[in-house]
Amino acid sequence: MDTVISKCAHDEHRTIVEEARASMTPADALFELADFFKVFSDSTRIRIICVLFERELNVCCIADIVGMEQSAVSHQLRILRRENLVKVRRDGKQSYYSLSDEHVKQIFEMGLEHISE
Amino acid sequence: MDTVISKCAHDEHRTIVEEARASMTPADALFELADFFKVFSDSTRIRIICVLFERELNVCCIADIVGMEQSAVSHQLRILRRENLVKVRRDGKQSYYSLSDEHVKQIFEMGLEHISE
DNA sequence: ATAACATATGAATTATTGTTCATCTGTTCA
DNA sequence: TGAACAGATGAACAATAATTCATATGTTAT
Repeated sequence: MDTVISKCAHDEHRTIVEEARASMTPADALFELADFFKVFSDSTRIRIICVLFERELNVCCIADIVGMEQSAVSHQLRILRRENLVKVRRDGKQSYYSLSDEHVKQIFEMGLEHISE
Repeated sequence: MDTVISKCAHDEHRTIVEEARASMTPADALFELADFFKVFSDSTRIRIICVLFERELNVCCIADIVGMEQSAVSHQLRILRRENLVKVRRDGKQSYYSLSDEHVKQIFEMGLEHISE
């Protein structure tokens, strides 16, 4: 009658699984969360973010600083834009990027703190 | 004589690039940081972490809760172990996993905060 | 010792993501 | 207007990461 949840033998298993599922953060929030952290998981993007802490910069400068091609940087900036981590300001031919959020710095620094533990 | 840094036209460019490079967090720290965030960037791992906030769990339970195969979960747990985010306790046939760090919860929650802005 | 179980792991496969290349859009300046 | 530049973007390709499958290791119970 009961639907089999698992082949796992011990009695508590079913209860544990059901309780855990019930009290868990909704799955869709967790998928979204993973996507958010994904933004910080690439070294090109992290370096772009890092360099934008100091000041706003145009694409050409960013590319130079991180040592990547303009195109690669543009693609990564698009991702940062999509996640609302940076904002753009057009000035003539140039696009100036800056961070759109203080949050970002907090998360960045908390990460740094962890890796230096 | 001067090494060409970029094809970018405007005068400030060179100075900006040099200054930014000089004041930047060392590249190797940033690569490490990206690797750290990479751990949180996968939805299976995020869900494992999330479920471990409540209590320690064995592999079989975790697999059931997140709805993935035992093998896939084991592989992901290995990554979490490698990054010192979880610790294992063997008890007979079972391995019980738990979070090894309060930091993790902070980072997790800061992420949640951001996505609900 | 052997069978049954829980977990771990290497290798193959699949899926996802990043970079490059070519090209397009938009802006400035001659 | 057209040449030169800054940046954006689609498509192809390359690199990385996740999952599956088969199997190994270690533990318990008979």
